[in-house]
Amino acid sequence: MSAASPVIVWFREDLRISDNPALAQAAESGAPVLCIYVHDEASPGIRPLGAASRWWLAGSLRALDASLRERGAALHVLHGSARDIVPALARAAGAGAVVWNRRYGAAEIAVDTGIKTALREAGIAASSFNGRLIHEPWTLTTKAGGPIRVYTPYWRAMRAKGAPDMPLAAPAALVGAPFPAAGGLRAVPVDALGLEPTSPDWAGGMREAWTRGEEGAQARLEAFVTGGMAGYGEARNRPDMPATSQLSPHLRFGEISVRQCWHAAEHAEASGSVRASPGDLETFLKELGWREFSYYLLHHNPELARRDYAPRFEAFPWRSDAGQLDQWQRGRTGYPIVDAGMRQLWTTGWMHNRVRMIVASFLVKHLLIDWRRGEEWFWDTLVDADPASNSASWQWVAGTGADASPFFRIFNPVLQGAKFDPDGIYVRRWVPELAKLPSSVIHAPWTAPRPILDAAGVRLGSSYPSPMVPHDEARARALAALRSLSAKA
DNA sequence: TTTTGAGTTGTTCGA
DNA sequence: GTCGAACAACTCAAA
Repeated sequence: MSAASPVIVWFREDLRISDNPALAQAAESGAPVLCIYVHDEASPGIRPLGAASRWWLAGSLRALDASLRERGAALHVLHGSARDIVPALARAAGAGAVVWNRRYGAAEIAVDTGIKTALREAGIAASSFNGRLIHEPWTLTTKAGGPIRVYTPYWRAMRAKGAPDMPLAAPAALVGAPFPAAGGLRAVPVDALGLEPTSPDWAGGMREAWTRGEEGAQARLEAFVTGGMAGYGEARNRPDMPATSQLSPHLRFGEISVRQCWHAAEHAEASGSVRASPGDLETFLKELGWREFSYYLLHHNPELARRDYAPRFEAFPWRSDAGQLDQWQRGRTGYPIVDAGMRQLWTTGWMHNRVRMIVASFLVKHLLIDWRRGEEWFWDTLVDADPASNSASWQWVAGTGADASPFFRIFNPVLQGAKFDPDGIYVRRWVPELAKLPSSVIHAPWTAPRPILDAAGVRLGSSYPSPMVPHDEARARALAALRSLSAKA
């Protein structure tokens, strides 16, 4: 390519400038770069983003544009079908090449493959890179050559391949190519995409909780490896403590790479500058491993968000109950730890991992509502809603997934609350109508004597719901449903 | 091919 | 109050 012909860098789920292989390659070439993002709601099979994710995306795009501008380029945002836009833009700009980092869903791969073919037919180079994973799904198999279906062997295979590649530095300077006037294509301001809510503006709690963009992501990682990682192995289960990394939305939008997280954590532990133990480090790395495994499963099971990974569950007697689903979504189940989690989700776009398991188990096992309804709700409300992790984790809890939670693991919301939120701090924060209850009853208000409830201003059934289903009955019903499945099979 | 041990995250019951 | 076993049966990975 001549020095004058620009390289198009197509950003997708890699909204960062450091450790971005596609951007690094473009910058090294010395050519002017035309950085683009295509908000694609038109390509077949691409799942539309949920509302919370749309909110996050807006901030992430603005932040990326700002950091590209600091280096002499800019982010040009387009709206429409990527299949139409990317080749047309490449021609209009006289681009010598288009580069991007790979995606792993079947529909996304189909779009990218079609574009790659169209570009090459037009005589334009197209290259893709791994910017999202430590190991791409096709690089790990069992010894027999098939896909791995259990996490522990996956983790061992992953470790056996060695450490992830070292992260790439951000390009120090870029030469921005002008957006082509010809070709009839139009770049739009981020605001024009209508990604953020206006009336009503329900994003206040999310703005308070998060800093979108690469700088926010780096700050979060730094805070985690220098502080939060000490004790992570135990404390990560405590929703009443700020013990998790909270990197998930940053990872989801690629504001930070998994390689950066991995190496920063290893370096911090090895340097001895933080009190994290090798066990704390290993637990964190294994969480990154679960993310990798989810992408692996998605790649090998494109229908992961829709179909039971274990086909025998297709006969499962799910209940359809819009009213109960609504109670769960609104955090009105009558089980404080469940309601706290659902309200944290609604307000901040995020829920502590331990609590996600509890609320998911409740929906699927206590209410016998199809895990897909829960997956859809999380998809819409989580800022970290990830096409791989969300589906894989719901299936895991439901017992329909790979290496799944065993059928008899039915979380008791009272015991889980008492164990992981022993002082009721988490419940008090998110379910304020129970704030004055003593810790001894805060996870089971219906067991409190009347005077205690009165003193705390709690009236069950009006100020706070009674349990929508008794735990014992729900547990027995779920076990029976699961037994009916194995009897049929 | 067959066999064998293992499989993220729990709860309940009865001794 | 503590502790160990039962809770389905299955499927996977590897020998």
